[in-house]
Amino acid sequence: MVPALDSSLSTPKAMATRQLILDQALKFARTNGLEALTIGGVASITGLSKSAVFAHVRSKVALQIAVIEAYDHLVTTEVIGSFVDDVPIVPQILALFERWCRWTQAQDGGCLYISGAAEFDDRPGPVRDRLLKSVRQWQGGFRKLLKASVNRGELDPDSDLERLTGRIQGIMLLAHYEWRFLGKRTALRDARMSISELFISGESADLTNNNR
Amino acid sequence: MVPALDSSLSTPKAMATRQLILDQALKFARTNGLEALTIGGVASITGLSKSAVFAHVRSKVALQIAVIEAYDHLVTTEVIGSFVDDVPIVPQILALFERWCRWTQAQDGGCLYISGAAEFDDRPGPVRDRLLKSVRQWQGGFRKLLKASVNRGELDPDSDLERLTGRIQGIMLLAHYEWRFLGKRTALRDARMSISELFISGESADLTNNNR
DNA sequence: TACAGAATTGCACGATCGTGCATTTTTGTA
DNA sequence: TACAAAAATGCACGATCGTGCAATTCTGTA
Repeated sequence: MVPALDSSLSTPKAMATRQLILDQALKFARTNGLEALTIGGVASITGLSKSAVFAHVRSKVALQIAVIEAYDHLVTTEVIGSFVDDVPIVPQILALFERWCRWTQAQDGGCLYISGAAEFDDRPGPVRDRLLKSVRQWQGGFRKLLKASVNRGELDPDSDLERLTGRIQGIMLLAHYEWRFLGKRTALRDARMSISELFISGESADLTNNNR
Repeated sequence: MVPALDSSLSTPKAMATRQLILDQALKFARTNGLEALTIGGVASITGLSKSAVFAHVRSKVALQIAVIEAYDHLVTTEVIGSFVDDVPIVPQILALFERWCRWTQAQDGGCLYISGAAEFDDRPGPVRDRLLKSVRQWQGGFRKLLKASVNRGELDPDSDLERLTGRIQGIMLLAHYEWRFLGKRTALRDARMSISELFISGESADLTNNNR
């Protein structure tokens, strides 16, 4: 039997160190940006040597990509969570958004999908590609959820899901911008209100295919 | 008479060189970010020596701030333009947004107010301060415009201008994100539609203080 | 044309970047 | 307890960063 190509997940110790590195690197990237992420910097916050960090991540680009993947995992477990079938979907979407708000407010840095986009929108390469994939996945999940709630009759079947997804994204972008950069304290509260209005008040009824 | 404290605007030649530097630096920052801006980098794209660039800008932070100010000026002349008193304001706002869309689409880089926010939201210092000031100015101008159009009876006097401003910002953030990062070709078109619906269709009537 | 002052350059500095490699320390097992 | 494998380190490299300073080139005027 040939040895695994990826020798990095060989022993438990190596996995633990790698996890430590990725945890700290993600934390750093969430507050300082993916571009500011540095092998030497990660070394100093983890207490390891630069060489040790490098040995575990193999290159800077690989580190950035691994951090994005770690962030994906975090988003999945902390924000997306699990959806149960026998409960209406719209309240679950609202709960998901509520988790996003709480998570965003919990001051451990911003959203890599947003800050990363600004950093890499003009910087082609594997990091941008990976980031794009993650964002597309996140958006796709949202669209699927909305579609399911239409199929169950919770949402107007004429709803323009593309536009509705955009509205939600816009609300999140605005909240992130106002909260993290402008320091507006009501930003998350405002976002919550916008989202719930989107689903509860009649406004979402306006987002149909008919009146285009 | 004492000599000007800012000796950099002494001679026409110096001013021309400084302008060249700022032009190129702004162009660079708009595509690569304010953080990636480098004195050596500006030197190589302008053809000057590193020392010459440094002599003109005096420090990296001063260069970043000067670039933000150059961007402010560009936004003022290219996007905001001038408002005439005897024409309804709402169409002028729509025209402003149209200019913003065209300008954003014209591929010479992104919006510093957006990308800079992502870069500096966790990075205190004079650059962040300057960026904040510029963004607040930009937003304040928008709010003033909306208030004026309420005063003239063009908009429902019960409109929640704070929320309306937020809606506009959200549409711009979404358009910027989708256009620059996701490469969605319909992003600007969608934004135009959202904005015009905001003012023309009945949706803006929902954004009043009453139904909160 | 000579000369003063401004504009520009060359060079050097300490730091830090990503990366490679030889060496040492730690660890699991026979 | 000895030893092989794995993990971590130290050191070096070329580049580039921001910044200072002395030297040079340019430019306008007397």
